[in-house]
Amino acid sequence: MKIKSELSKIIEKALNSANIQANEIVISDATKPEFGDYQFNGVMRLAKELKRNPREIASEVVEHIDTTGMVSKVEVAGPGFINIWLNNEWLAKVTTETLDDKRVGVGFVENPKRVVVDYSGPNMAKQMHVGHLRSTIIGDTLATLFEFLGDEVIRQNHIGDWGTQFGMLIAYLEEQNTDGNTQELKDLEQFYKDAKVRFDESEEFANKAREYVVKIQSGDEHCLELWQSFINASLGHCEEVYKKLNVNLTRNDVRAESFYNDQLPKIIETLKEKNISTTSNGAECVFLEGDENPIIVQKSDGGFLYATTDLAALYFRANVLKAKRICYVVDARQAQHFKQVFAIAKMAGLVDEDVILEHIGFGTMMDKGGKPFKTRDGGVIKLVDLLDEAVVRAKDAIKDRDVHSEEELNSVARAIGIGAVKYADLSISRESNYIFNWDKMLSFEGNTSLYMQYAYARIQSILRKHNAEVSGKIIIGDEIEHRLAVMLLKFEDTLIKASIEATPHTITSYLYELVTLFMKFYEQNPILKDGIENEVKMSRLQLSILTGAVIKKGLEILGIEVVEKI
RNA sequence: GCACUCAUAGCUCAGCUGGAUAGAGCAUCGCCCUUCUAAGGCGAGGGUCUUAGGUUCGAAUCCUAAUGGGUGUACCA
Repeated sequence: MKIKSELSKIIEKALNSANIQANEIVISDATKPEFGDYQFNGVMRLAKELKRNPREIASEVVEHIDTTGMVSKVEVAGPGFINIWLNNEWLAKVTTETLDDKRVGVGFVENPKRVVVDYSGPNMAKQMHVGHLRSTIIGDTLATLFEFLGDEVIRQNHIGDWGTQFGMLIAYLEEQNTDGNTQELKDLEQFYKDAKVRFDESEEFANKAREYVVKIQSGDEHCLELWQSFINASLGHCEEVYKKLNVNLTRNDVRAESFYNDQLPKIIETLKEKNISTTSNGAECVFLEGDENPIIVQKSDGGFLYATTDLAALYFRANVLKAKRICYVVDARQAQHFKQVFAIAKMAGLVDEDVILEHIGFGTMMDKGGKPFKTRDGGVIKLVDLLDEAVVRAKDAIKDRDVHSEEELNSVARAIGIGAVKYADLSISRESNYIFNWDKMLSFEGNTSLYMQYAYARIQSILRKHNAEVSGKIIIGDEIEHRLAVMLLKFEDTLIKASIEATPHTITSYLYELVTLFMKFYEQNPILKDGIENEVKMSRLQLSILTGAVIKKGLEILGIEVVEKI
């Protein structure tokens, strides 16, 4: 339910009836329960424009507010706040209707768009490490969210599969193969190191590696075949991680760097034609106003750079994929790069003016000492290892709990362990740096995925115990049920906000609030105990069912599984 | 040097398109299990929202400056 926009309409109507002009009506959440459910604070501003007393205007508006439906009560408070209470019968009616809705009351966006979400982007030469975690899960959440709200989402996994290092890697791969050693690439990191050793010790090998770089780029079949088999193997590793992570990326979503290779000269041509780029020190450069240094799009030796590839990718996404919103879920350290590339793309007409280009930046992964993870030191934690350890720890934590068969234990441990890792990351506002901490990540206390999963499991437990049909209407019987119902209906507004701002943590905050409220409700209002009237029992069961459904849907958008029993 | 970004409780973080007494979790100290899963609930203590100015009826939120972190800055991605 789009509560805020519904309330805006009601306020707008009241303002019209009171003959007051207002251009934008912003409804806020009430800051405290005693101030109602929502509030409208715009009167003070209007009063200033009209040079009138704000409380006077507020009273006039309040008189004209329709309190026969959604709203039960309004009052003027403080200097001119208008506090709004939602009607219990209305809440009961709408929540009851929502019970039958698979989308738990969430509608679709008014103007669906085609959206490209670029995320994950692993380097094929290396194993995925914890640094790839954020892009992968933030991007995946956003893609799922946009899709749920009705946008047409095209996922793009811009993998790094092109560059000089691949000459060395495929030369080494070939050497391994010809030795009759056809074992799989089990450990990419090790493979890279071994190849590097060969490169350094053998002049002959090094030359072959360099030769292979040229050969791949000029389309030599044999080399391309080797290269392709290497990429396939490497991609296989990534897919293993995606599977563990419960992330929705497939081979169809891969659009590698190499894909844009043959389009790069055309990009340079366009920039030259439009006089956007100039030659400086032998390199093709774009000088943007306000930047002291140019963006180099072609090296003096003729080679292309990542800005060039990104321009080609932007062109492709805007004109071939025809996206209207393009989101790059990439480390915040690349903010300047994207700002520049976006500016050039629009200047050169590679992307139409009306296409929204967004860099969804996120903070750096820091170690406990507050230093960024280094890519080349031995201490980098592989993502696979991290995820496996999370599951092991989760399993250890729940092994004495309730009765679980071995099979159940494994699947529950997986949901909890992986969920904990993802939730810990997603619940932090993405722009802040993120301190990687095993203990915190795997802690099962406080604002964690386990708290949500636990609440869900409790609800399922009640339903198992009830073990009969649940029917009947939701009745709002007290304050806590009122607040719970309002919170349940707030889900859509929350998702819309998360979608516009591209902030997954908006969803986790909401879920946390919802679950906290449910826990209070659960403590205060017994459901299955003796002496509870059937009508009340049914209503409370229905409220629990709806809460469970919202938790499940919310976690599903975050890519986190629920469990029936913990 | 220049640019960007951040600074909120002992710790980890919300809140920031200006609104009422700045909120959570962890940690600390109490209370609640013969009662639907106590991995829960209730309560207490803990704050010059880095500092100094400014804008205004009103500033953690907007502007300016300072201080202290982080990041980026011509042929890596």
